[in-house]
Amino acid sequence: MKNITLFDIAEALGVSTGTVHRALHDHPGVNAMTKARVLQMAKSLGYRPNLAARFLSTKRHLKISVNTLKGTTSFWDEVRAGISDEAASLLMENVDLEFRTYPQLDEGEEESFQAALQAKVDGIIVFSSRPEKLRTWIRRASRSRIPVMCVTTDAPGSGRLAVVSIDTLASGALAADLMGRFLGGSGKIAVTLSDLRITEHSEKYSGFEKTMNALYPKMRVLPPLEDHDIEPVAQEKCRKLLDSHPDLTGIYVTTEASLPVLRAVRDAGLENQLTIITTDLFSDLVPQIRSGAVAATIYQRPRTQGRMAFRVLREFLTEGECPSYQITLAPHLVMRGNLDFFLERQSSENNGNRRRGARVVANNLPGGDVAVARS
Amino acid sequence: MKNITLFDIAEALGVSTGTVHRALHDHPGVNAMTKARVLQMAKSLGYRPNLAARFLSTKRHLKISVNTLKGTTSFWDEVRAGISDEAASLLMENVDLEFRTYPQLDEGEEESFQAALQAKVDGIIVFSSRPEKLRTWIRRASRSRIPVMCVTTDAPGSGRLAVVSIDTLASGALAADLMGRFLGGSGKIAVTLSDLRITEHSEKYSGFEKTMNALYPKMRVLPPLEDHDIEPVAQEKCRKLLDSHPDLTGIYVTTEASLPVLRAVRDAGLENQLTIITTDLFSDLVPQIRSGAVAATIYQRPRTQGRMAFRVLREFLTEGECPSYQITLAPHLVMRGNLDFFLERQSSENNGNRRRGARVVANNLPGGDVAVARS
DNA sequence: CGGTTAACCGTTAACGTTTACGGTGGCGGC
DNA sequence: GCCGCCACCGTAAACGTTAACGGTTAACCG
Repeated sequence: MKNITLFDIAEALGVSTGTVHRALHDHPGVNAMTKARVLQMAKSLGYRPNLAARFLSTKRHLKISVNTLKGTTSFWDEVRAGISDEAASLLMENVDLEFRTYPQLDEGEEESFQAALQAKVDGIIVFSSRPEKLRTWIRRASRSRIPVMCVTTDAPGSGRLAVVSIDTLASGALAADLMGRFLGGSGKIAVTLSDLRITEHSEKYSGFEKTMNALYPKMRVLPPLEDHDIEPVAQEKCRKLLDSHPDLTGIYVTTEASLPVLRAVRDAGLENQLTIITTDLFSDLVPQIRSGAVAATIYQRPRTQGRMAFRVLREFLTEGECPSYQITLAPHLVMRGNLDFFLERQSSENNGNRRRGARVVANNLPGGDVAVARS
Repeated sequence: MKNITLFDIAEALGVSTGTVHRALHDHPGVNAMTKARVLQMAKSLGYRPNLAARFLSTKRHLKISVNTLKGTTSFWDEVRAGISDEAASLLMENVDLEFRTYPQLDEGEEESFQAALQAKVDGIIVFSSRPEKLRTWIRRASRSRIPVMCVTTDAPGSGRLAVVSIDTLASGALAADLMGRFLGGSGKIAVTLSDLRITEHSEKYSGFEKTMNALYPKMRVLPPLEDHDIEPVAQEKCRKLLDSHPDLTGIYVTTEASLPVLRAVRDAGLENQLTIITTDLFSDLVPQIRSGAVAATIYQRPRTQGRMAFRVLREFLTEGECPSYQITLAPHLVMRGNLDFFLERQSSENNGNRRRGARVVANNLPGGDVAVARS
């Protein structure tokens, strides 16, 4: 019927609410015997804390650092927007978001992480482009009991709290199945990625290859092309690929570096012969999809990734539990047919009212550009 | 710096918190002049109510009725699970969920709605298979200021609060684009649906047809087949279709009634000649996808639909605002390649711990089977 | 002019949890 | 016997909002 309170437990045992509270929270100054009785009674009465009272009593201020790439494309802007959204939709907690961005992969990543640690944040959401470099930093953070949440790419073996990413195996598999259907079950396919050492990329490739072999045995998947996130490298490698494989029928671009590939294809005059599946959705890709040069693109839902990352981190910080250490999302498929709906959705979400008036303050702090948002 | 409270406003104006409260909430008994000053001051100070204090003070008990089809397939089970999930993840509100289910389309729908009204619920989440019948009921509810939330299908012109559904135009368009690519841009396609009068179905058809005409002008889309949700009708109509159109190359099933279609196709021995795109994902469909009989299925994310429906309804009930009156979701595409990932996701979510120990009580009340869940 | 009423506003006690502070005893040491 | 100390526990004041209740005016009526 009514909810059990601390007072109910206290009354049932003839002690005070203070003692019950200390017992339930492992605070010192309570007899082991008493504590056991409290815990027992709490369980048997089915006590569940009233979070409203808790939040009212302890008006805590969470400070969370968000370390991501500067918005070269819209991807990281979307991730940050998702984080802001979720923070703003929080009913009662006061969270301060500190956005630290670094301009390039491999540039300022460690510095901004260090800056976050120095700022004594309560948690960090980070994109680690080079997990092996950030690993020691993440480890250091978790030793200081600062949870670190990875987005988009994992940092395995670093002690991070959890990772939010797209289901990469499913992405690769979906791309493979689509490619197989599009091409009628035969052909030669190339896959480009940034670096095989990045788990997500190698998983996309292996998902693609395995699915292709299993479902379309007549098709052939070439070894992956590594572009190391350098545009000229991507374009040049792709040019050579097209030269040496004139019978190529499809390309799967697992990263957002699809433009150099498309340029190389156009330079070779193969726009209409190749079936290309890309990744992500950004403005320069839109005309390519509309023209049919890109058959489909796999949308990695950056906004949802951001939302999820923040949600899980907050949940951990306020309740001490983490639902899962690897949260994977199903990707969306964007083609000419439904492209407009995604564009519309993006723009409407961007124009959507920042609810509950999250105030935003811009700042400069050591360790890259920082913007602070209070919600 | 610190957050503005009622007291701050009161102090700044030399009035009491009670007056400020009454002014901010349009309660009677406050001078128009005073009220204006309070509102002005609240705005200029940037007052935002402390929801923790509000929830603590008014320990309201929301009672929400969820009126859906009995779980013939997993779809409605998933919708309900999504609602339960979202209710359980609520931080501080107490909500009672009353699940009313009716066995068949068009059977017990009105009765269970009536029962919900009699139970004096605070809100209703409903699937209206026949909007024209429920319309008067929904209208009656909203006159009593009981918000009604539609899931999956809309009840236009009924005064319902909002609707959560898949973006049907995008679904149809995606199906069309896929079909066009799968078939190399030529062929004759049939579309089955339940009833053209249902907005969602006619939208899927028109999205499909428009996209097909725009992107694949050489393809032809036949007029839609209405099966009225009756399996034998669907199978028979499909049989006749296959008879009269031996050159058919693809079928798009916009509803979950894909099994009769598949049976008709199998009976006609056309399993390997036809490209079939279906809707939803349920256990009997799995082998069909795995065998390749179904090229792809458009997953309507019932769990997310449930989550969204509950979330919006709760937000309206506690804050009086509704973000949008039509919430549409992007569908997921499931093919052989990524099928396993969706199945795994479903089962892992079902085994997921119901958090915060939502207690569940089963009951029987007039108006269909009822299960009550407290969270 | 006493009394009634309505309009307006202040006061105060909840709501359940947290936390600082004060108060027991009981023990040992000077 | 006084003092301090320790382990343990009770007390009460926050936190910000809500809502019931009382109190103050001024107008109005008989």
